[in-house]
Amino acid sequence: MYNVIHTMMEREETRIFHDYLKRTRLKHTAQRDLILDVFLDTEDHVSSEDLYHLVKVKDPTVGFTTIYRTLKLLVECGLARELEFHDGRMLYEHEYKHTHHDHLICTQCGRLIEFYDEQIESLQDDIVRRYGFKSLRHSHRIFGICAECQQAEKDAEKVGHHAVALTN
Amino acid sequence: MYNVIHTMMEREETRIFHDYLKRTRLKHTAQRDLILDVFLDTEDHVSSEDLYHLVKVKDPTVGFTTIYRTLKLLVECGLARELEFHDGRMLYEHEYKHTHHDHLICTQCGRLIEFYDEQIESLQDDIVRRYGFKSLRHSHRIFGICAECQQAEKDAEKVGHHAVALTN
DNA sequence: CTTAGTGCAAACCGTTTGCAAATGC
DNA sequence: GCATTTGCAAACGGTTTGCACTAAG
Repeated sequence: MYNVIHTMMEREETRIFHDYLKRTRLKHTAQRDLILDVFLDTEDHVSSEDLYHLVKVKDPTVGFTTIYRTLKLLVECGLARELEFHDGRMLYEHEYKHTHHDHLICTQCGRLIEFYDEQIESLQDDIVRRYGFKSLRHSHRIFGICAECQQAEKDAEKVGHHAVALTN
Repeated sequence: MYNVIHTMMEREETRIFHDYLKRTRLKHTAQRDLILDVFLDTEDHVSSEDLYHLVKVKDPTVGFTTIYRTLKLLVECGLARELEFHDGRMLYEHEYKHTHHDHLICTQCGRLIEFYDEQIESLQDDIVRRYGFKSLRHSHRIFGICAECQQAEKDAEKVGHHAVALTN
């Protein structure tokens, strides 16, 4: 019931999507609207599978395939950004009105930390210019261990030492 | 025949690999030696499949699996670096005595251009420090169209215009 | 009523794994 | 001889595709 109400108070993103569909002569369907809506309700990063499960809750008849195909449309119309995760999966994040950023990726817990550095961005522009390259997008990922996992590691070590002390 | 001679004049990398095998109590096999040797003879970037075919020429009995498993060992002992390509495949490049660098990737022809920027590297260090992150590796890729493909595009456009002019 | 979208199942593709036989040490 | 490695075939996992059916415009 409140699904209907929810879609009534049209978000700016919905309008962008509908315009895009019209412009490219694609059809406006209930599934596409639902998927966009569920995507907009997420925070941070979702995988296609995450989104599939979230959509399933609201309409269990929607298939995998439609999720993938719709996510692609969202990327094309600038509402979503694709991000290659650490294990090869794709993650999706909001793109509209979100400033560009890159990621620190914890290889232990999968946590994503966003960073942005003006200087790096402009140095990138220099590099691209130097090679006569036409830059379309970039992916700057730093892999490592986040502060929390480092702490957890240290804690585990302590416990380990205790255990050794006790068993000796 | 000259395979034997070739392996006789042992490269520094071969020694590193053998040391690594000994250290980790892994076995020294003809396949592993051959794969390393073929890998060292490549330039730039090879996919596992590229390497598989190159190895096949010298010994057609070697299987896929051994290539994959050996490449992993080469990464572990610091002789090879894994690079996520544009389409999800992995590429391998020489790591030993090769300075670190990142890549411009042409999404049209797949060309890889290496770049290195000291300032970006040190800005990265700053960022990592700011978040208490322990950096293990990074992947900085700029996707776009290389100078050659841009030129080719322009040339194609010209031809296109001619064609239109002629058919009109 | 024409064209595009949907859901399903099957295909895909690079990579990984289980296993029996072969090999290093 | 014991453990590791090999090559094969089959499994995997995320994504894509072919197709008959349904729905949008």
